[in-house]
Formats: sequence, structure tokens, C-alpha cells
Amino acid sequence: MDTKLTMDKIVNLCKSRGFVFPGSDIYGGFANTWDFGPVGVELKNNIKKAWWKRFVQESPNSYGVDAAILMNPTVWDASGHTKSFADPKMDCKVCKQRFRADNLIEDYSKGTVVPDQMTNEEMQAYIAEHKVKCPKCGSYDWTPIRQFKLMFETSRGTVEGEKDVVYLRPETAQGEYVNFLNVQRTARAKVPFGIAQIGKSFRNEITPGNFLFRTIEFEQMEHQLFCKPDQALAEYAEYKDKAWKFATDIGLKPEHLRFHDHDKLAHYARAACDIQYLFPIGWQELNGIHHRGDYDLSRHQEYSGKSLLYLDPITNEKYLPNVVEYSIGADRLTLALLCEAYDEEALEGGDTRVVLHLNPYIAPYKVAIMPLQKSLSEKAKEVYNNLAKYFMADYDEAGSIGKRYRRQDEIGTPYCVTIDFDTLEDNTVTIRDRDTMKQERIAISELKDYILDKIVF
RNA sequence: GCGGGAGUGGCUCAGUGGUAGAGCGUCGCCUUGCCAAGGCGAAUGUCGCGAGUUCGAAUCUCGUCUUCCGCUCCA
Repeated sequence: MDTKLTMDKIVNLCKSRGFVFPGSDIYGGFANTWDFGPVGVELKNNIKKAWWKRFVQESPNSYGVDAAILMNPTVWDASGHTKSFADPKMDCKVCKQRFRADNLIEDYSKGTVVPDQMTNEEMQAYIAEHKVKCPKCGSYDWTPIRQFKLMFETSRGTVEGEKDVVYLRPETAQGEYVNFLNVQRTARAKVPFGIAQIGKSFRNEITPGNFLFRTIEFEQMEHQLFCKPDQALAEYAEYKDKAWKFATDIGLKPEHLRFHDHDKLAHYARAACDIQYLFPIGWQELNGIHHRGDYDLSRHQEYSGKSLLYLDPITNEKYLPNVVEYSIGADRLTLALLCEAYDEEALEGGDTRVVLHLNPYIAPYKVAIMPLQKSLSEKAKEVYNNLAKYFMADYDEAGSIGKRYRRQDEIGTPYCVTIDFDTLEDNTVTIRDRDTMKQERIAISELKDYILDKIVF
């Protein structure tokens, strides 16, 4: 059997076992959208829980928010998205390549013209006047400039014709920035402190999707640390360690992770670095850590007209904190963990089993209860009902016992419990470990604590 | 948006003009009783959709939709 991991194998397992289905499946799908199924939603929720636990629950100076997806449109002017997230594109009619008009002008003029200051009409006139040619094929045969918007637009309005454009947020970060003082005041937080948020973002990208890797709707897990400007670089460095520790703790192998520092920085960033993961499609970004300086707070101060200065209660200094942002895609992390956990193991007798070696904390089901025979189902259901009060448990009485083990292996269930005839006599069961396939006999009364001990993050 | 491939049961595919098949999977029963065993049985398809050609279309023609792979970006 070919044991090389491919994205196809992950996609197929996800579809057949109920992790992830194509979005709008019965209509033939909808590109770059995916629906999480019964076990997928458990997995993803557990991943989010683990992240929240690490970055909020166990971080005494961090606080959560859940901001609205639809924000006052001025927020996106302040953040720079209405400008930078709408690219003026032109297609070469000869070779069918698409280019950004501003890049064409910048390259043609060798930097002597600043297209950022130009309107689309001016850019188009410039290109016509200088007969700027296609960099690829050398032709001069362009389509008109079309605004390619990366933000999804919708409208708000009660009267037809009097609508205002509003945007589906392209990132969650602004929800934390605009609530900076609200959180600081109500939590009585002292700098440095963090605001965390998990939520959906939307980007209208024409992109190769690579399954969950890039989707038009995705969930971000973000932590924004507000700190004193002279401490920002130190915090930034510390965040690299924190991000790395979380990635490895949740189950990604260090040899599949690496740092990647950015040379070219986004308009808001003073320093930026990614952690990349070795996906089946190669090294790709898993999360980003950005030192954003006071860009965001100063812009929001400017556009809102509200002071966002922090008053240090000890030194009485007044200043605009700097922000260190740590952001990771929940869907992307889910994909990475599926890739990491996926294994095709050769068994004695030439058999193979597909098994997901997931961290027990994030596994969809913690335990599967299986009666050896259907005549034992009453006792088995009793055990199941008791355990289901504490964590996700599965119940399976269909097919041979071996087949049921394999089914649980494929969805990463760390423990399988079988109820046999001895159980009726002495109230003990066999518990089998997913990774080692070792079995041991324990009392029903100890089952709950036995499993709870193993599923701590 | 452009170029190229592809759409037949849940999955993988066969079927090139005569009103749909296999394997796997699923479900039920029997058997077995701790790692995908075996037997019997069952369900699931207006062959992506819409026109056209034809006595007759999964099969030929046109259109359309969806999806996958390449071109721009990013968590």
C-alpha cells in the first residue's frame, strides 16, 4: 500500500467518516466552502476549546470577546482594508494573464510614479498614454480596469434604494481593537493584557483551495496583546515561543514545523513571522505573529475621533499601546492536525489499518462502547449513558468486533470499551488503547476517571 | 475571470445508439465471540441539468451548471 500522505486521502477520509463534506453538496458543491459533519464539528470545537483554554483560561491577563461580524464601514477605512483589499485588475486579452494596474504602472515607471495616489481612471489613462505592455507576452491589448474586491459586500437598508454597503469582516482583529478600552475598563486590565477572539472571517479570493487550507469563509483564533511600546519587541519574541508551544502541545510534530520571518511587511506591521507546517502540499503558513506597533489604535483614534490612550495607573503615563497579534486559522489547524494524525499502519498478517493518532483532548469521541454480542446491549447502553454525561461517547453494536475497532481508529477515538459476558458477573470491562492496541481489564466504576485523566490538555 | 480535465448508486469504476452493472461500503438475519472472517437477503440511480438528432440517447450534437488542476494572495 502506498503510505505517502496525500490531500486526497485526507479529503476522502473526511467525507466517508463524517468529518467534512463539500459545502452545498447536493447542489454539486460550492467552491472553497466546506461543511463540518458529526465528528468534524467535535474535532474543531475541541481544537477551539484547547486554544481558548491556553490563551484565555490559563492566561490571567487575557480576556475574550465575541464581536459582531458586521461592523461600521468606517472601521474598514481605518484599518486600510477598503483601500488595500480592492485590487484594480486588468487582463491581457492576448495571453489571458491578469495583473494589478498599480503594479504595472509602478514597474513601467520604475517607481517614479506613485499609483497609490491615482484613481482607476487616471491609471487607465496612464497605461493608454504610455502604451504599457503586458509583462508576460509583450502585447498591448488590455481589458478595462475592474475592481477586484476581496471583501464580501452586503447591504443594509430599510428602504429600497437607500442601502448602505456593509462588509463581511475580512479579519476578526478589528473587533478586538475597537473594544480595546471597553475591555480594559470593565476587566480593570493593566497593560500588558490580551484580548482573544474566535470567529468567522470572509475573503472573496479566487484561489486554489486545497481543501480546508484556504476557504472563502474561515474561522480565526486571535490573540491581541496590548503592551507598552518599549516592550513590544520582547513580547513579540515571547509570542513566537507561545505559538510554537501550543502547536506542538496540541499534536504537531516539531519536525513538521518551522518559523518563517517576513522580509516584506504588510502596511501595518513592524515585524512579522509565521509558523509554517509541512502540509501534503508543502510548507505553508499555519499561523502569523505580527508586531503591529500602534498602527491600529492610532488609525481608529483618528477615524473615530475618540481617544484610545491608556492611562497607566501607577506611573500616570498616557500612551497608545503597541499591539502584538497572534492569529491562527481554526480550519487550517484542523487540517494540519488531521494530516499529522493520519497513519496507515501495517498489522500482522499483511493487514493495514487507518488510524488517527489525535491528541485525546481533541478527539471527537473519547470512548466507544461496544457490546461483544447484541444480547449484551442492555448492559452496554447503561455504561454508555453514564459516560456520556461527562464526555462524548459513541455506541456501536454493528458488525464484528474487529470492524468496530477499525471504525473507531479511523475517527481517532482513543479508547474502546467492550462489554462481554464476564461484565454481567463482575462489572469489569476491557478497555483498549487506540495507539498501542493494548487491552486491560478495569471496573466499570473506574471508567469515568480513567478516561478523564487521559483527556486533559 | 482565462486555459485544460471531469461529472453513471455513499465510494471506486465498467458500460460508445436498443429502456442500467460490478466491487467495496451501508442495513437486516444466521454464524462467530476481542482486531476489516463466512453465509443468506435488502435498500440506494429519471446516468449533473436543459434542448436537439433518432423509432429509440448514459452513449452523438449544442448549450448550461458544478467541480478539479494551473495564473493573483494569505490565516
